[in-house]
Amino acid sequence: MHLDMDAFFASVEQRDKPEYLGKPLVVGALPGRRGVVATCSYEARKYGIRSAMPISEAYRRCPDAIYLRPDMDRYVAASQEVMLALDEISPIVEPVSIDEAYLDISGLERLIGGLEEIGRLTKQKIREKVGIICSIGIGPNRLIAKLASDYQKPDGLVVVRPEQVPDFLDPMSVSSLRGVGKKTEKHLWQLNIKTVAHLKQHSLESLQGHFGNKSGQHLYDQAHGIASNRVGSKAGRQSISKETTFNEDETDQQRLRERLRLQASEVGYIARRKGLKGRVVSLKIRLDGFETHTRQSKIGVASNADGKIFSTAWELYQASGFVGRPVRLIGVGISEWSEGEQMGDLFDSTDQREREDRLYATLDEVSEKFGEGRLSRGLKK
DNA sequence: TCTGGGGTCCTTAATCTA
DNA sequence: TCTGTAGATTAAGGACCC
Repeated sequence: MHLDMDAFFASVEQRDKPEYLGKPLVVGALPGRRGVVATCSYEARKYGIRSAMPISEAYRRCPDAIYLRPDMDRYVAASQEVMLALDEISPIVEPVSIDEAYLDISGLERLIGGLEEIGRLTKQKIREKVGIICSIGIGPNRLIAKLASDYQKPDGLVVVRPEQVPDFLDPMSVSSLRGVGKKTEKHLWQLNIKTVAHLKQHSLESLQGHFGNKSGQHLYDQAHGIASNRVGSKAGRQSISKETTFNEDETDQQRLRERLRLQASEVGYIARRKGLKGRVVSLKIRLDGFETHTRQSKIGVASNADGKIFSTAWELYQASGFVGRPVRLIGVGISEWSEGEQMGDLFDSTDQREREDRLYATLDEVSEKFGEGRLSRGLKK
């Protein structure tokens, strides 16, 4: 079973502020600044507003909508409530993102009833315990369940039995498949492949020739309804990063340096809290015209120290060949954990981390009151 | 016309190494 | 010692997802 919350961030906002109910609501950047729509209520979708749309265009389409910045703390709390409710349905729950999860419900039919009944019960539980609606898909594997949950949104419940898979899949547009975005869709259309039925007519070798070994195999498998049916916990995260888009392109070296230093300390802080040390530091830079580059460097000893992350990132920038050009976005990340650190999430706060948490809470307050510039000056002292 | 932030995974090319 | 090559590692970019 795949479960997907409908317009999740917007639903949480509408649940918590009943005056927002029934109104177009957009969560994301605020109009007048650079940014995009994270998600929006179904009322806002009537105006053609969609996720990932520039906020300027959303505003043009509906200036009267309610525009809100995301409040991730509240969404994370709601997400945890959802996952707890799911634990009562099946012992095997795999959260895949803040608003999505897979459940292994094999064998539950005898306990609860038919597949539709399991779906109905799950939706009811989430509506009662969390107060928001979701869409559910049930199928013989992850691919079919995921496509089924998407099939009838919002508040949908779609069950696809094994013998129904070809009829369900064949008429679907290729763009509904996993891993098919704008570029791949265009490439497929040029080959006259618009639906899964078309895709099925092509051999594995031909698809691999056009799209590479992995993607070709993936396309071929999906066209034939082949996918994993395993539900379980996923590997931990592979990288930690922070990036910022400036509201106006930045040319001041001092301000770039300060921003990078702040980001490095945020990355370092998260890494220390998770008990992770990375061997690779990456710099991301986006220049005027949306020209994006990355630079990375392997450091001698794995680290999560703010200073090491910052100095490596700054060296990468200095050596990048982009110094002097206006910067739209800058960011820094670490990856490639040192051996035995992947399980870092298991360690909880030691005394030292608690002290760091309190220190950071204080620093957050200071920066809230006095602004980041004065915070960085204070840190230097 | 305008394009956030946080991620994952794949491909390709250059370089190193056995 | 020289040469060619296969395979591993590193770096950069790109497509995609939520």
